[in-house]
Amino acid sequence: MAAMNVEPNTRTRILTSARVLFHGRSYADVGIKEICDSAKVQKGSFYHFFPSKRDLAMAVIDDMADDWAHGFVAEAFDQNLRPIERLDYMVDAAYYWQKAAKDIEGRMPGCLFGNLALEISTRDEVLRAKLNAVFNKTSSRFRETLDQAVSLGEIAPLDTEATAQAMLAFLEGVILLAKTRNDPEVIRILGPAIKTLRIERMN
Amino acid sequence: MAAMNVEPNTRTRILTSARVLFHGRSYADVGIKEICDSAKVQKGSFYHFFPSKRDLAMAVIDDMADDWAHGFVAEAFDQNLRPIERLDYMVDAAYYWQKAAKDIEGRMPGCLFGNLALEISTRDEVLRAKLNAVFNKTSSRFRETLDQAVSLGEIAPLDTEATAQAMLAFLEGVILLAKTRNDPEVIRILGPAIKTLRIERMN
DNA sequence: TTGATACTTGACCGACCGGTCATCTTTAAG
DNA sequence: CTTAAAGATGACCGGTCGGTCAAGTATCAA
Repeated sequence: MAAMNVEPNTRTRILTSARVLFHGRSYADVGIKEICDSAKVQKGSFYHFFPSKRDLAMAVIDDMADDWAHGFVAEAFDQNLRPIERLDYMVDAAYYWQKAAKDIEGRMPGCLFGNLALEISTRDEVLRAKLNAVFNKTSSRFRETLDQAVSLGEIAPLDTEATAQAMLAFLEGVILLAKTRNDPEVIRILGPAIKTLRIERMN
Repeated sequence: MAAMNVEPNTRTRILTSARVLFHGRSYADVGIKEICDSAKVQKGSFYHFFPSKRDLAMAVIDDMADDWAHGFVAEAFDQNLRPIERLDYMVDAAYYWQKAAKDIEGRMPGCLFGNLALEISTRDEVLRAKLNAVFNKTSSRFRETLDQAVSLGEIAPLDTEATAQAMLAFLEGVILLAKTRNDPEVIRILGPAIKTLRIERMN
């Protein structure tokens, strides 16, 4: 209670504002001026913490990747859940998150990483690689889950690595489609099909 | 032969240039100046044909949607192919297209519709709806295919509408992932899993 | 030949973009 | 109390953005 309502430091405020704005619109569409206004920071102060907009983008990705990894990805891949249940949990989490965002903002923001990937990965190798690393990390959680499911005999053996990637791709695709429809329900309806995805091992 | 090398008219040149540039980078990142230079057109001439950049975007979407529908979507969903084969054909077509683009440009452009959807669908309702319509049309081709597959007894009955949407989502997701990795092979490896997607009918 | 219309030209506009900088205030170590 | 560094301020910069416009030229029907 004592530490409530403490204004976060300047750097954090910039980071948070940028994240929200980038997520809600796009990288190119949000200017530094707008980020500064939103974060109640002066422009010169912004450049005291970030050398450029591009560096800000990198920091935003790192920041979000952290929250993501320690947030609902960690929850969804809870080791206490049965492997298959974790997949459902992941879809549910995505659904509720997007639904909450839409209820507040009126529009489905989609996945920040997916958004940025399609927008800037053709223009900036470094950012592309960073986004790619986030995806790799996420798909490795899917892979662990599948490995365990196979070990426990819950599913027939398969190419867990490829299937994990396919599942991540499916999740991103579903979110993309839902965003285009501006309807989170798409995630709830299509999402569960993630469990049917299979890529066989080839020997 | 007689009509070879005919310079297309101004409007078409603008449209083509814009399409290529938007596809290769992004909507926001490509300026009208650059489009005009690429199309060998003066700026004032541009605004003779298109009231605004936004209207150009609409025209580009329509234009591409046409080519798309009459191009490889029409081919892939060739009625002479067995339904299941059409799914493979679609994946193959996506793979070869992206691979060709990467070999030429060095980078995977991904799907223009998916790119635009994530970039601008939160900002422009009309464009969002247009993109959504393209997706709907495409998923209905998937649906026809699934309906036929069920009729022919090639696959067990399922919710063809939902599964069709899931397949489109998967395709978009796979292309997104491949673009982020900048590696078309992702499409070839993960793509075939599209055939394993299933959403059961609920009665 | 005339006149209207389609199209082209390139200079021009204000607004905004990412980024800089000299100057000031705050903080904290010694 | 001194001093140096960290942080905050806001005016300022060149460049580019989407878009405008007055003045042309090409086309074609009557």
